[in-house]
Amino acid sequence: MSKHITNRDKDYSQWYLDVIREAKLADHSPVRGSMIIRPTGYALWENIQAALDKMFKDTGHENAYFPLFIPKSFLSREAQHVEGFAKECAIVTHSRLKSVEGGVIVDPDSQLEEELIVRPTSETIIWDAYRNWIQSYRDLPILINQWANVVRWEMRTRLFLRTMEFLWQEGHTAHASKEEAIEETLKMLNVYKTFAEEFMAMPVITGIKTASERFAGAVETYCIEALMQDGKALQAGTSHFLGKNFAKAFDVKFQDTDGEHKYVWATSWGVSTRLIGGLIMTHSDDHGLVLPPKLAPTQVVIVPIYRSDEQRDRLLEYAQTIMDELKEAGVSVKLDRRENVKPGWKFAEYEAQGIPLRIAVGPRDLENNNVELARRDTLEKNIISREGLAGHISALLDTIQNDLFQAALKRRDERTSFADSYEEFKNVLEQKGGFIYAHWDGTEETEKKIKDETKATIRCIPLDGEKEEGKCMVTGKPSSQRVLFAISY
RNA sequence: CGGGGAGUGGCGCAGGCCGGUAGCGCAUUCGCUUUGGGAGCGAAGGGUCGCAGGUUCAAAUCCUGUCUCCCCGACCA
Repeated sequence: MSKHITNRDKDYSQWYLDVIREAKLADHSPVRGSMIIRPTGYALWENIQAALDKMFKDTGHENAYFPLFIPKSFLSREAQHVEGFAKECAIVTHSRLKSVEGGVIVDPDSQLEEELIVRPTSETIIWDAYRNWIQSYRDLPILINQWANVVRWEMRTRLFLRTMEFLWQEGHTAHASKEEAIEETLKMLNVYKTFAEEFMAMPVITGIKTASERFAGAVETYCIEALMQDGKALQAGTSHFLGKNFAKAFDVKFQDTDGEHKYVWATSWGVSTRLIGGLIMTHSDDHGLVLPPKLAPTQVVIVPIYRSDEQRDRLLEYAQTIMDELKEAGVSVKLDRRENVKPGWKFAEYEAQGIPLRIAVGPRDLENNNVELARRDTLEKNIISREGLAGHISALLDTIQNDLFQAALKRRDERTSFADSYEEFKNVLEQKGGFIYAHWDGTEETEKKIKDETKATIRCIPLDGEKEEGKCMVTGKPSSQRVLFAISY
């Protein structure tokens, strides 16, 4: 339908890129795999940050900031951790450049004694600091979050979904007991689930990762998994129970009430700008981006339509009163006064940008004390009265938020299947994609075999999954619960 | 990193085999007419043809290298 956006059915990857371009969310940068987040995209991130930050603070967390650079030696302290991240680290080896004829070179005399790692995640530098902060059980818990950028040298990148540098938050907490740390891990997992569903209108499954998908250095990794419109899964957030691994690696102990010196229990949890990728792929259509009202940088746009200067003045005045009233009601609203583009052009543009509601006001509306109200999600247009407009719109924004979630939930459920044999599993995967619940014998061998043969991975062992005795679809060995499979991003 | 495709005004593309004044559509600027779903006419501005070498009297075009993007693999919170 849109002139500039490829249809999803034709080329999903191209559609995704087209939506980002037309909505002006991000650009590719000159450096491979990194992106420029444009004002609209960044405003979206700021709204995500604001909502999450409040939830973190409401659950007792504080923000802090730890450095970008990590001594190389730190990364090797925790054996699993280094293995997981060693292959994707950016390393600083020199401190200056030198001018030569025709340009600059790395000055060989400036080589660092110990190379620095650009953080791929901050467990190591944070736990090194925690050693100095923790002596007694009275120093615990420590509940800290940081908003930061991290770098992972990925082989293949996609805007928002996987970039070399990305923005995220990472929570790092320290506890006196295992139970408390596990409780924290699950608490934050639920914060993520609530955020995904209530703000992003993106339904998610919560679960536990299998050993092969676990975070490097974690004892247990919990996750939220969402399903995109093309039938692929997206890991939208993770929360890790780190056990005593990092406390041991960085020698962080506390004296407990019984006088004993004990290692500290840890958690870490994070979500990133990948959420924006998930947001795009959950709701958008062939006209462009669709945003849930709770996260949309602009919730309502007003487009005046007129012929003469005299009409323009009256309509702008009319539009201004509407804008004032909406602002008063706490709605974020923009009035488009541009005269160089026609209304139709504006309509198409705001659809591409995903603004939830559009108000058009023309001479007819002015005369009848009406407005034309168009919903982005359904593309429905209605003429409604100017009276009580703000109340109507506030309620409608809530409706849209809810409808988007219900529509996404319906799409996900329609693409969720149960498979009882490997044959059936492969058929469903090929013909329908999506989430597939199936029995698995719990071994890494079987998991790998399925991945090698079908590209599908176990997204998680669902937390609220019903206990159901069954047989592994591949080996026939006993299984106590179905696990969630999908091909993922 | 392996296989495939691509890079030419802001965007989308043609030209390339067969080397010889860099073109088209949209966008931009100005003027007039327009404005309820991506306006019309007229005029104007804007490009080291991704980058770096090489061949040649002459390179967007031929050769080599390199960077970036897309797709499929491998890899990956």
